[in-house]
Amino acid sequence: MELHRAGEDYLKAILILQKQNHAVRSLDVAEMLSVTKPSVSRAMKLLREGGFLTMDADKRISLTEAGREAAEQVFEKHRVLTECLVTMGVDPGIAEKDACRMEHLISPETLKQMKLYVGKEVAV
Amino acid sequence: MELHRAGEDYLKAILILQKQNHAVRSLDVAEMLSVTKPSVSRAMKLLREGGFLTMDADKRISLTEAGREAAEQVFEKHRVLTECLVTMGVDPGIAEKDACRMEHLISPETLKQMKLYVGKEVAV
DNA sequence: TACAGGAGTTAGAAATATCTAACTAAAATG
DNA sequence: CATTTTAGTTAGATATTTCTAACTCCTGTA
Repeated sequence: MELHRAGEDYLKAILILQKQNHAVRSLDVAEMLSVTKPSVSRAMKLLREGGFLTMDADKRISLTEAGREAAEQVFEKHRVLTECLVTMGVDPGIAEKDACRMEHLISPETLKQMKLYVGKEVAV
Repeated sequence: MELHRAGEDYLKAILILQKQNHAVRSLDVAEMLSVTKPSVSRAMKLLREGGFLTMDADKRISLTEAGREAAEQVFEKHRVLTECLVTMGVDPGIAEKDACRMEHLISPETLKQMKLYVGKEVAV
């Protein structure tokens, strides 16, 4: 199964909610991403079928190993890209939003160089 | 009319072909973007209806003022983003490809800071 | 216990972007 | 002049993602 932009967004949202010690429900995801319940329901079905998450009898969502890895990768890209933009002088709020949209499109090579850049904390 | 990702890509391709002194045809655009003729045909129809370009009796494509401006803006984002990535140490070929995908999502504020960054030619 | 509200799902529609197949029209070739 | 090639279009299908409306099911509470 291929993960598309939306799939990655859903996984990232679930990961963040998990980190906040929430028992993650579909509705939490819907609120975080500002989408409707049916959108989440459909996405959860696809991600479940793709082996990225499971839902227990109470509809609590858990990431599988594959799901967690995919989510962590997107999250990492998001983190690095945001930091990169902030280091360049972009307003943190704007950097965050831009990162959210661009994070899905960064190649591994570019991510690597961005890490070096923010790691060195170059004064701009 | 709103310009979406695809629309911007088509306009940028037309601008680049124009700069190369080609009389731009749909087929040239199709080859440059690796899409089929019907895809271009449909896109040209939409961009024509949106007032971004015109086609003469010979099917030669010309950008209108609005079309040229939109295309230049995308092109500018592409140029700055590519240079930005290269400055960070990303391989130029990879930077080019990443820029092609990310260019549509950059906010004006981020573009401004990227310009400052590449303008200063910071040694990384 | 009956009814209200919350959470989730299903069904159906819409928007965007792409494809293949089949067609038209014009130009080049022999 | 007939045939082939080239360029463009139309029609219909597919994929992704989203929405609204309507439904089920469960849980409190009065």
